[in-house]
Amino acid sequence: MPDILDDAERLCAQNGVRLTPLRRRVLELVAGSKAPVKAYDLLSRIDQSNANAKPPTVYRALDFLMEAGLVHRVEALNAFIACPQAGHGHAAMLYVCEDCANVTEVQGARPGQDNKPDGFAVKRSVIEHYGKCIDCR
Amino acid sequence: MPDILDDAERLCAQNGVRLTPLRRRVLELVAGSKAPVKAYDLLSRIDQSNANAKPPTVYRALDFLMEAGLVHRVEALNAFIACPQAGHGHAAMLYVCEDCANVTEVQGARPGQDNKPDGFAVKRSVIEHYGKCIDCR
DNA sequence: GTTATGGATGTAATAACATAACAAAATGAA
DNA sequence: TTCATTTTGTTATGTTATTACATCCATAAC
Ligand SMILES: [Zn+2]
Ligand SMILES: [Zn+2]
Ligand SMILES: [Zn+2]
Ligand SMILES: [Zn+2]
Repeated sequence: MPDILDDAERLCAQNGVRLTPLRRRVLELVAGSKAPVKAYDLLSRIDQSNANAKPPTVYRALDFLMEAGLVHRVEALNAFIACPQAGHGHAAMLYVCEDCANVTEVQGARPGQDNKPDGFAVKRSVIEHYGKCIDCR
Repeated sequence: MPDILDDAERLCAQNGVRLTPLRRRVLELVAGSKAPVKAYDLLSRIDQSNANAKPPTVYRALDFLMEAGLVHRVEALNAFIACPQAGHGHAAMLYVCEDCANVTEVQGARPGQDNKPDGFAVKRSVIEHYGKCIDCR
């Protein structure tokens, strides 16, 4: 995972935000997991290096990392993944294997585009767009 | 909401599953809400008619209703909506207004299709496909 | 009508996920 | 140094969801 962490350092420096040791450690744990990681799993793993970690510790770090575009939340799993193309602006599309828990992230929430990974068989999709309706603009 | 409940009765009869008074009541509450409803809100409202209601009461009813295609879960809100086209097979696409909480459900998870409601401004999208990857087939 | 059967509901407890509120410490600028 | 801001620590609690087991109820066979 050196790439992801190095990219993260660069990206945070560019954007004038601070990738503190704690945040870096959480990113390291998320990036080091093949499957999406749960917040409380992070909490128990971070404990090895930081005995004081409590739920807010990890949720705050995750909030920062998501804000920075380094981590995504997998809504239907209450779990988190490291973004492989940190800093991309647009929405990500995730293909989650229910057997091996592997996640493939592709770009292109744009209509008319569907970069489905080779051979992936979709069983169920979660598609939710959030914003403002015409009446509330 | 007579339409939704009548349709539900019909659909359940067709499929040989039982829309019991409890399940019907939960569907009624979900369908009667303009905004997505939380499970524990249902729990407190159902209480008027069923003083014994506990969390499993409502979660079981919701599981049944989702299985029957009558209700959808809004993943990013931990909430539920009644399906306006009960029994449709394919995935639904939801447009959720963050101001008024109104939800528009459109069909067409098919690639190349995007039936965005008129004037809706998307701020953030959740797109998650679940299934089997090529290695697990 | 009685009796098995399976499905539905009741009930208690707890697990899993997430945030509020305030205190202390660390950082960086004036 | 002093000050303001951000980050982290800490305690408590709020919110969402499930497990496990008991009871009830509808249906159909006998
Ligand atoms: Zn990404
Ligand atoms: Zn797989
Ligand atoms: Zn629907
Ligand atoms: Zn609106």
